[in-house]
Amino acid sequence: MGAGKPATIYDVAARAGVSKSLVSLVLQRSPRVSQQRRDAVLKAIQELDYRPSTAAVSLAGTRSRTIGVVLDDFRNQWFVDLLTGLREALQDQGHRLVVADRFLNTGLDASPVEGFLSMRVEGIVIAGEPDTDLAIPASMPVVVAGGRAALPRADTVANDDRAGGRMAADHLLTLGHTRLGFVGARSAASDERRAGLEARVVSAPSGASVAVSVQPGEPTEEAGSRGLGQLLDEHPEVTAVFAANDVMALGALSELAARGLRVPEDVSVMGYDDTPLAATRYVGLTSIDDRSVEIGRGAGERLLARIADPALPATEVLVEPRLVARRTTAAR
Amino acid sequence: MGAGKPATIYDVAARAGVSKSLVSLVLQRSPRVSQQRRDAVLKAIQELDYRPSTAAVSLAGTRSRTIGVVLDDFRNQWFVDLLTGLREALQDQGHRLVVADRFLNTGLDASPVEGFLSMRVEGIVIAGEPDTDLAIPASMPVVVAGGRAALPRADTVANDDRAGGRMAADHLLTLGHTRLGFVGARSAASDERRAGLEARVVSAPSGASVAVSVQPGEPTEEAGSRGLGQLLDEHPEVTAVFAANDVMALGALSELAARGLRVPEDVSVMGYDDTPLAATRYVGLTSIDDRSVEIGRGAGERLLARIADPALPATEVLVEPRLVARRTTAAR
DNA sequence: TTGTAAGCGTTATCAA
DNA sequence: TTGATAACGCTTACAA
Repeated sequence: MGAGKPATIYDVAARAGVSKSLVSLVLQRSPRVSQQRRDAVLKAIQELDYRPSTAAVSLAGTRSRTIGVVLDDFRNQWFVDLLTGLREALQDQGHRLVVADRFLNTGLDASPVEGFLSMRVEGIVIAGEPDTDLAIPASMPVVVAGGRAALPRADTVANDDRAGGRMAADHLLTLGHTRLGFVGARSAASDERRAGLEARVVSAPSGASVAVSVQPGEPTEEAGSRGLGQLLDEHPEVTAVFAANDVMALGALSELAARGLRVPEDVSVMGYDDTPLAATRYVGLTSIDDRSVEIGRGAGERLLARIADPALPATEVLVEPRLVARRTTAAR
Repeated sequence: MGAGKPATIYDVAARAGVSKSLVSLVLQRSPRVSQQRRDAVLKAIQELDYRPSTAAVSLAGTRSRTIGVVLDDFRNQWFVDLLTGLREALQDQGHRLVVADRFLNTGLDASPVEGFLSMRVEGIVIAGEPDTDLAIPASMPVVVAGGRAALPRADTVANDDRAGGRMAADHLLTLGHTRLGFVGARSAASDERRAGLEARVVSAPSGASVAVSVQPGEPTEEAGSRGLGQLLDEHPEVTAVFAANDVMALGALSELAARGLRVPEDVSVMGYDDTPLAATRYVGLTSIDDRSVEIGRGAGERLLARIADPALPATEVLVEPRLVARRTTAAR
């Protein structure tokens, strides 16, 4: 099955007894080819195990049919669902997806974006918060998926964090909790989620309240532990905690365990993002699903539209999240 | 910063007042270019924001300087460390890495390998267990990283699962446990890990023993729970359990919690792979680190060697794992 | 419906 | 040290 040098379109043409153009037409599924020639070409392709060179195709053609996806870090699992959505929207339209995280080809390219520009991608998807110094030419179609810092001329498709915060509030209030706590970090997403929570609690008829602990630095498990510690030290009356994300929620859970408090009997805990972690039976964390698949699909569609018409105004789409109740939250 | 059409080598040549060949030489860091011309070219490149087209480069050049990495699934986080190792070995040698999971461009390419062949990659890294039906030409340099099913002419760099099993045994025996349990699945890795465990226990002076539960199907959290259940039902004397991987260990943990057994006071538990999950404070799972970074580096080096000399015989390298003790194991 | 020929943006081979 | 010029493998008018 393996030859030395890969077959070229010339080899196929020669073997099928036609011109290279005819082979090219068959490759592009042109209807204006006689069945007879088509079959001959297909047969030759099979026999030679021919595969068009993407380099030659994108060099000769007018479009590269390639989309670059920039991830901040392969460690942040949420991109997996995002990719699923992007695939649905882009791949099925004949676009090839190329993914790179911030470090993938550093040393060769100054940044993943540089690499994509060299590849002459037709559009770029930034997954998550865009780096501030991404030098993307104004003419390149870009959509930010899941991030909030709007790039100059980019579309944005993101989770509605504020709505998610409201959902968290509704869930906990419905369970009968009136002394709520919020553990977050210094980030736009965390702020929005807290704002949604507070807005809902304030307008609740029951006179409920929220105690807040915002930690400096990254929203890590450790920050979650610290945050929960501070919260309970200052507000021991709190019976339900909403963490800005699942990782911080995990930190909260471990701190509660360290303090001998049971979940959910003594304190209810919920997170945000609905990571695989939350979904495990062992953790079973109530969380807010940010609907990454939807975000990916939306981002892909938006990108396609912008590629078709680069003059389109930049839009911002918010995707409604969804609550997933598990065993870390219970009625008071 | 963004123009309409990207600048070409012609534009650069014209602006610098030299020939395209000269520009090409500068691009390739050729020493045989006068400082004066070089500066002029570099200046023009800057001013035009020029970036060589990878398509044109790989079409005209003799090598694509691109390596394809096939992942089974972006969900399996272990590839992250593997990539780090691959980067160290390949990227720094001027090779570009392209990653694809099994589904990334299905519909366009029949498989990720097909896509890589179209890109004319110089080598392929298969991360994990290779699909049986990967049609890779014999002439393509391939190395399997982290998998065991040796492809015909491929090098293999993998974790020494049997050694890992022995380490698990040593750890638990040292802690004073004599009634051990193993919870695994039907896979080569699981078998090796069990074999290592048993070999060590059998040769222990203390007359220790291992009860085994091998679950059918995938090695999931649920299988871990089931396995642990069976194990304890049949062998209530077991005080320490070694699971074939962290996910199954998580299942074991949740089943233990469901049965009201404390970890590690009543039962010690350990897993394998040292996933991020295990490393969280909340889970704190003792595990065996399979040293994915090392595997990646080894695979990259091996691939480079094979690219340089395709006639090299296929080798198999085993990387020594490392035990990471956390809070789920304790002295009896 | 098919073939001819001119690019696409580079590298590589010669000469100069 | 530099510059023509021919590939590289394909697409795409334009002709036939």
